[in-house]
Amino acid sequence: MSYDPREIETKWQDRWAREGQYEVDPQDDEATFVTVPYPYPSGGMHIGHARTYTVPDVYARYRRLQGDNVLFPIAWHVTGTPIVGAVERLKKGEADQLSVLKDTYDVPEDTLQDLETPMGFARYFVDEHYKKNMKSLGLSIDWRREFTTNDDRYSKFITWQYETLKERGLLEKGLHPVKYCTNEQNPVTTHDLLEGEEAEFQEYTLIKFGWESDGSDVTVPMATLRPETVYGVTNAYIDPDAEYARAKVDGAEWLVSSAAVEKFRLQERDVEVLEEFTGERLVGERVTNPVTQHDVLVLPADFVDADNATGVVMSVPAHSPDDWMALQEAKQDRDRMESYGIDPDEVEAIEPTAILDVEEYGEFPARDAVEEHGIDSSDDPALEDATQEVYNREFHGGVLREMYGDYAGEVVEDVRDDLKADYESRGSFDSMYEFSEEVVCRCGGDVEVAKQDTWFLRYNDAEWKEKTKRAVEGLDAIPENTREQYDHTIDWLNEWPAIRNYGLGTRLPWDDEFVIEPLSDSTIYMAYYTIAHRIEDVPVEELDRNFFDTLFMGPEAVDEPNETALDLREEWDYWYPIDYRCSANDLISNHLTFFLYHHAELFEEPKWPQGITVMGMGLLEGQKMSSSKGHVVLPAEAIEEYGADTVRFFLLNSAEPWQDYDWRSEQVQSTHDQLARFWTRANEIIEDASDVPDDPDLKHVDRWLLAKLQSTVREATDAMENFETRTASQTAFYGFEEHLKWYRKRADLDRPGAKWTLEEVLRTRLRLLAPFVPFAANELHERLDGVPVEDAAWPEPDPEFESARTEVEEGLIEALTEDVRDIVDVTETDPDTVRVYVAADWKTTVLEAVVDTGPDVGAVMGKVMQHEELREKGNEVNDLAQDLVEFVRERPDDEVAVLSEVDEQSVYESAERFLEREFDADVEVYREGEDAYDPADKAGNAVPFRPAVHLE
RNA sequence: GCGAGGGUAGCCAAGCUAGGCCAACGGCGGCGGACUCAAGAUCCGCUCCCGUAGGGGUCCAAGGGUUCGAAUCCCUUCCCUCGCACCA
Repeated sequence: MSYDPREIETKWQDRWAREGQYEVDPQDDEATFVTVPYPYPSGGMHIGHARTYTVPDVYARYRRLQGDNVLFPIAWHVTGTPIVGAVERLKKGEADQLSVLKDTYDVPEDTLQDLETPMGFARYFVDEHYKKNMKSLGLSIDWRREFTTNDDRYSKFITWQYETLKERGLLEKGLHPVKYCTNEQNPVTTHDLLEGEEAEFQEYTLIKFGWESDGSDVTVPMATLRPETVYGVTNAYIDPDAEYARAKVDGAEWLVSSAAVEKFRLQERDVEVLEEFTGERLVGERVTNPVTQHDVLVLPADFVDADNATGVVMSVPAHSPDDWMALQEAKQDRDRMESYGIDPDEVEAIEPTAILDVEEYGEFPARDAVEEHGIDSSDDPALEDATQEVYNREFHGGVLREMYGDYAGEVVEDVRDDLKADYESRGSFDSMYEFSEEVVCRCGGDVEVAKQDTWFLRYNDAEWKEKTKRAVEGLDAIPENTREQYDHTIDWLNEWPAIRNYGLGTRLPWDDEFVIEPLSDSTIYMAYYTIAHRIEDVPVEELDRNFFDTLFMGPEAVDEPNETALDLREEWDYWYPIDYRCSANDLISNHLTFFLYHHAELFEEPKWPQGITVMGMGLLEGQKMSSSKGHVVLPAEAIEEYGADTVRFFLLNSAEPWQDYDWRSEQVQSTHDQLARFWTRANEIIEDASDVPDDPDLKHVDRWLLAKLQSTVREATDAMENFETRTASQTAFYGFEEHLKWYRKRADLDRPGAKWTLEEVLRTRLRLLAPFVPFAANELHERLDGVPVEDAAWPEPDPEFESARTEVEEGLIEALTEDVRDIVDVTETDPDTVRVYVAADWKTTVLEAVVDTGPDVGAVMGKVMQHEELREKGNEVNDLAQDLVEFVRERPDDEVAVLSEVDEQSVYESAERFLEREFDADVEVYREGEDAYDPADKAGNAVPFRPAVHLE
């Protein structure tokens, strides 16, 4: 019977849908609840997504076979801007977007207009991609519970969550930097950018130098990323030709570049320009360092970028290679200084001030670095490397000198933030945001940092952190090494802006100008699954605080419990907590940790998540997948080509869930071929099933194969308990195929005993493989036993067939076969006779001594020498004892323990016929001594469990 | 820089958490054979080097160390991937 996966797959898919196979409700069996992040349908589904959702499915199917009542639900995440953005780009007719939709995801031309609303767009990909694919993949989802995060009832749930958090003081209002397009006058997301997607917000410290101008005090803020160098400032630079302005900033008079004026406005400062002029105005002036009170000279410099930060910079030549070179050049360029009315001698007199010590350099690190890199001009590209090197070393190893008072003797890294905050509080410093690189909007407009009012989640709250840490403690973190990543994330997690200005989702309950952002509206929604199908019957108006309080906190928590909520509470109570959350490993640092935070806060400890399994990334033919480049494989195509079972099996078998995997079509094809072979052989066994006796006569090889089956069950079960899908499927499938290969060679398969054995093996393996290849496994199991495999149970090892002795015995035959083959290969002969010599009895006596006394040559010899017969053999015994000590030491204990039960000679004799077939030669088995026919004098080489061999 | 994960034979990739059954599972590719008119599929064997007796040599990023014994433990160095926040 040929393997046509699509035929059986559609059959089972229909049957599951018809019977509502995976629709589950509370009952007596133990509840298991697994979830996976709901898909974000801002585009189609590719093979990487297929794996994401198959991992929990395999575990769900495993738990069901173990007898659990398992819930595996799904929903759709549509919150935020990506879908809105995608629709915008579609409506604008952007070529890239059209290509992704039409070429990568095969959206028909005449359907495109349906995608021109956000929910229409989402709906298309949900229906045409996600749902279809999930069903053809055979995911055991309870489809009654699906919803979107834009649904009214879901919003009521999120509203409850955020009102509760606000009431508990875990939400806070504040200002926050955002990317802001100065052309569109709107905040923008990374997706909206043409350039600078990698740009980071940098917080510059502004050191407020003072300038006396026409009798009034003007602040000249110098922007720096190294505020601790304030004591090393020797002069300042300004671009003499750029536009600058004197302006009232938050009530004080400042001098900054005209560009900076705009930045300050965006950063929520009150700015009023008093007059504008070029930078030359400040050249040659003296400004006062607010910390040291020293006056320093302002020099002209064309390397100053007036568009960056304030457009005025301070110079620390001792510690900045840039500044060092600039100062050297300024000193040499006397004419230029004079042209600006500066006395060149005054410039000449400027000396660097060293303010910290660092191991790698002498008094002036900047000078040393410049010399080391052989830099002789400020245009030298190596200057950047030198600067980076000095900055790094000084940051991690620079020790501040005595002028720093309380901070003297400290390393920069440890005190920079404190020092900065300190001077800021004294009014000497201020700060502003700037990007690390230029950022340009898709509209072509310049993007700047703006500060906006935002609501934050207070993830830095000490009590909340502590609670969440406890949640991590109680968690089954898979793999275990992710545990410290959660802890680490909790440690550094700060306030998180939880709202956006626009996008889909739930409005902030007390300010509907804002919408709750995607990472914040997806932290406890798993609880919503437990009631999602039944809450549909509750009028939206009824879903108030009281309703959800009743539902999640119980009747005691409210004055008047809502009856419907009380009813639904039973569902929630039955399914919660989550047993396993399967998610991506790169989400540990935000989403997964938020998930823990919110559970820890909003639910009682018994309802906290039990486990998180993290999943690795996918590659396609060794390369990153990319929908914009069309470098993706669509699940529908893969399933059509190979079948869903092959796709599932490949995805789960090629790596453990948390490891990265690589979809290679060549390998997938090979997986398909292996499954096809399995299918063919299974059907042969099923066709033979009528000949199989109830009480078979089992031979040694049959028992051996059955013993291997038991250890396979044991290993596969252990692996599944740990989510090791690769190990489990590898063991049950490929591992066992190796045993079968040997078995087919060794056994006479026409015997009733062999047929019984093969049927038993098939039945058990179908159960072990059912989670991975549910279609084929169900079909075959039903043909074999009359019921689908999912109605059967996960196998347990049968003690009757476990036998270390049988395994050791069969191992001897394998080893002997291999030895003979080796000799044949090496000698390139084709023997007529194979003589096998089992070691003499006295050698066995020595082995027994080793087994008894343990692998210690001295002790063994002591014991053995008590035998007179052995004493006579002296050195020979000593050599043998050494060999056997090695032999025992290298073998596992349970194997050593059964050695004495094994009768080597009869084991080989029982395999004579097999060996004769294998080598097409006569096989004779002798015992060393005992008048063995030994023409080549080989018998003496025999050692217990390593017979001597002679070929002729 | 900080945090995490890696570097294994032509390629992919096990094993390393509990050191010895490791020349190192398995797959792909390659070579040879069986079957066949032939191809495909399937099956069998080989695939680090040397070797006319089951052996020996060298090897698991590089270099040290611990040990009777290390791919596996410790130290140092080099290289790669991912995350580092307002992006889902």
